[in-house]
Amino acid sequence: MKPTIPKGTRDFTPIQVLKRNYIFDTIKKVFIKYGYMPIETPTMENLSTLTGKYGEEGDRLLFKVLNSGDYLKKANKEALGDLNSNKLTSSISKKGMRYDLTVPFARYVVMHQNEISFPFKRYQIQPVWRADRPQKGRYQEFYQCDADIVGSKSLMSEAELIQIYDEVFSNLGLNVTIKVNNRKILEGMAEIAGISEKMVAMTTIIDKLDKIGIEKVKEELLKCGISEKSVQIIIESLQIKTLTALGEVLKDSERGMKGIEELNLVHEYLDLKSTTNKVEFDITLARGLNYYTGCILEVVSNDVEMGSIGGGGRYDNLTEIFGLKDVSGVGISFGAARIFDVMTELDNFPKDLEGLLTVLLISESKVDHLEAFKLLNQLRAANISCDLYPEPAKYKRMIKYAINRNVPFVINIENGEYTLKDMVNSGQEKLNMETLIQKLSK
RNA sequence: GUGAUUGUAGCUCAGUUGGUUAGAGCACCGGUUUGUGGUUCCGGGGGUCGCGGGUUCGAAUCCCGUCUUUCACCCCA
Repeated sequence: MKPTIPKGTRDFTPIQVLKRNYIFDTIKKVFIKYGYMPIETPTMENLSTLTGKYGEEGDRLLFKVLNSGDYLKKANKEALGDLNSNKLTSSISKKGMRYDLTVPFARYVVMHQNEISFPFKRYQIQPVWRADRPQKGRYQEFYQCDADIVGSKSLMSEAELIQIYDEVFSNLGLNVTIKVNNRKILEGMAEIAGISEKMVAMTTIIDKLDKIGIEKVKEELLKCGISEKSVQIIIESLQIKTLTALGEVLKDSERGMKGIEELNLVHEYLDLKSTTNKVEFDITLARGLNYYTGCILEVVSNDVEMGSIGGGGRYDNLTEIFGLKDVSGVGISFGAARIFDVMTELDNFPKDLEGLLTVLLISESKVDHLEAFKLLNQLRAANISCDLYPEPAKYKRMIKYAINRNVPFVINIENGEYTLKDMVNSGQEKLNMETLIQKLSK
C-alpha cells in the first residue's frame, strides 16, 4: 500500500517545525508582553455553532464529522431517499471542524462570561480546517494566530494591535506596511453614492482593486447593478489618499465622518510612540469578512510579492448570535504559512534555531563507545544538546550522519581521548572534558 | 462549486507512430579508493507506470471514469 495524505494537508519536517515554532514563539512573546492570555478551544465544535456564521460559501467549506455508531439508523430517511445531502447532513452529523478561531472564541466568551473579567484579552494559536480547493498558499489545514480584545470600545485597542503588528514583524526582521481603514468610511461612501443597500457587494469588489485594477473594478460595480453615477462617485473616492480630503467628500454622511473620527483617534494614540513599520491609510482596503464594523487592518510585505500576511478589525456584534449583546471586540490574525514563505524567501530565519542538536559523539570501537556514553551523560548534565551514534561504526558513515543532521560539532572518542571537530569551520583539536563543556555551553 | 493541469523507483525526471525483460541522476545498502569531512570506482536492492474499466494480437503510451498535484475563478488565510 502506498502511503498518501489527504489533499490540502502537509507533513512538516523537523526543520520546518523548528522554523514555524520560531515564528509562533516570536508572536507569542509579543502577545504576552501586551497582556494577552492563551486559550484553546476544541478541534470540533457543534455544527450548530459553526453553521450560518460564515455565509453560504463558508457553510459549504465546513468539514463535518460523521456521527459515530450506526449513524444511518437515525438518518433522515426522506432526505436519504431524495439524495438531498443538505437535508441529510443534519441528521447524520452533529459536529464540525473548527473553521476559524474567531467564532469559537465568541462562543467561548459567551459560555464563560461569568468567569471572565472584561475587557478580556486572549491569544490563540491553533490549526483550522476548510474544505476548500487547495491552491497557492491555500490549504485545507492551516494555523491561525489570533489576538483579540473583547468588552471594550476604546480605540486604544486598535492602536495597540497595530503596535503588536509592528513589533512582531520587526522582531522577525520583516519590512511591512500596515494598512488601515474603517468600515464606517466605506459605509459612508456607499451612502454618499446612494447605494447603502449594496455596501457589502461594493466592499468585496473594491477589495480586489490592487489585484484586478481600476477598470475591472468599475466593470464589476456596474455589473452588480450600481448606476453609472454612483460608480463614478465610488471610483473618485478611491483616489483619495488623506483623511482630511476624505472629510470633504463624506461631510454629508454621519456614518462616514464617524469613521474618519475613529481613525484620527487611533492615529493620535500612535503618534505617541513611533512605529518601525509604515502605517498607512488605504481607502481601498475592505477585507472580505462581513462581521467587521469599525477599523480594519491588513499587513503586506514590502519585500516579497505575496497576499496579506495579517489582517483584522473591529466587530461589534459577534457574540450577539450566541445571546450576549453589547460586547464589542477587535482582533488581529497572523497568516503563519505566508509569513513562513516570506521568511524563507528572504532567508530570514536564525541559523541556530532552538531545538537543533549541538554536538554528535562518535566512536569506532566498543571500549570507546562506553567512554563516549559516559561523556554523553556529562554533557547532558551540563545542559548541552548532544547525541551519541548508538553503536560503534565506520567513521565515514558516522560523519555522513553528522552532516545530514546538520550538527555544528562532532566529538570523536578514540583511545579515551576526545577530539572536537568543528563541522562549520573545519578545524579539530584534542580537549579534556572541562574545556569541552566550557566550549560547547553557550 | 466552475475551468485548466499533473501522476513512471524514496526524490527529481527520461521513455520514439502502441511492440522484447520500463531507464538515468540523486538517495539507500555492500565493497573499493582517498594519510581517516560530502572524493573515486565497482556492485546491489527497490517500480501492479495513481486506481478502476475499455479499445487492441499487444497499453506507461489511445479512450472513459475516479482519485491526486498544481494553477486560475469563486471565496479566503
